[in-house]
Amino acid sequence: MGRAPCCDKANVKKGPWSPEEDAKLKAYIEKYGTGGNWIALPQKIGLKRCGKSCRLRWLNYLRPNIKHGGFSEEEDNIICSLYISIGSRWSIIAAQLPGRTDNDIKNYWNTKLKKKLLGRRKQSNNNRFSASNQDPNDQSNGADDNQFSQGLSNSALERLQLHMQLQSLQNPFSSFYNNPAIWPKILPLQEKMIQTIQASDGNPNNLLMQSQQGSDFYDHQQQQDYQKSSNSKGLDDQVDNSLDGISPADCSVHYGTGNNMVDSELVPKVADDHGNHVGMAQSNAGVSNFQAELDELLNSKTSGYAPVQQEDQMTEFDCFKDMNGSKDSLIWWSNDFDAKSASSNSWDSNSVLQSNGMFQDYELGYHM
DNA sequence: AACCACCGCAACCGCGCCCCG
DNA sequence: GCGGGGCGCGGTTGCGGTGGT
Repeated sequence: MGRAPCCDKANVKKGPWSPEEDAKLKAYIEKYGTGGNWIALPQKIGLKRCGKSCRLRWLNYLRPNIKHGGFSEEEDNIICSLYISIGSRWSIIAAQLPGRTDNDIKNYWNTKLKKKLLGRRKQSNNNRFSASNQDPNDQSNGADDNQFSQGLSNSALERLQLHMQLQSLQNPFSSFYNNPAIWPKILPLQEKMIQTIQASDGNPNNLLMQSQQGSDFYDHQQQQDYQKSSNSKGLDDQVDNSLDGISPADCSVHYGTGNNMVDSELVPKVADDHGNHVGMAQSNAGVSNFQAELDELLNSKTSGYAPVQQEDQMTEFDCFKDMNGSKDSLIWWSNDFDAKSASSNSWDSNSVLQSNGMFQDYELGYHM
């Protein structure tokens, strides 16, 4: 049984709003408010529009103090940081950027920021095989890669890429990129995660992140905004989930010991050529440079932002992007990851965005 | 000048959640 | 407790603008 339409589709106007419609809607809402019922609102005004359309028009365009375009570097940073941490929770991200709408941010991300951050490696993708010894016809590793990525949602994939890209700046000699053979070994962890998620009501909407008090990254008002938002959306509950099902044998979680730590991201810990564990985020010290590096990435302040070797590393990692299988079937890492362990690991699940160092310290080791 | 491809943005759509009767 | 209606969100689409050939 289908969902009942919210309005009479045949009798509503679609498409761009005319100035007259805008004026009507704006005048009415400014005078009377929305009345708490968007569906009924267009009829009151005499607009042949769907209530949802009115709401969208108001929120994204007519509402006072809306800013359009011209995102600042700081806003870029915030968007990027939050996206990596919480994924495409545009409304939450928008709550941190006064005057910005979720739609605006979403568009900005999809059209500019994402390309800015991820697009760089596209070109390197072309010479991926030529740069490696792997036979492009050899499906073995490719199959594994596919297997590995199949469950990654696009969002998670992008975040993973961003994350790894940034990690590579911190740890340019990390072996992860250079050792595709190890990637499939991450699968057991993925499986555990899936089991975890399935075991927890099947609700993927969990945040894997860490919060911290005393932010200078977000101003007080923003924190309040977010808290409002998160409270209403029950984010606390979302955070309050667990890594149940991932045994200590599978991973080790280390949280920050510094001043302002602890955003925990799920970063595969991999083995180097000698079988030693090499944490992708092995260097806590290096993490403090994260924000600056992010700045650099976003602002393209450096022409060749990554040395050749790093470029190669990213090239290797591009395999994730190539895999277009049923990524969406697996929920992993993105928001999606059940992060109940937050509470059991002294995470302050109050608010994600209070985090002072959203990325400042994180290591979820994976024991191969 | 005309055509084409690409890009960016506004708007739409469908789904899940929440509230209320 | 249940079902319906409304809201909010994220993903997608469509269109106008712009730059390149």
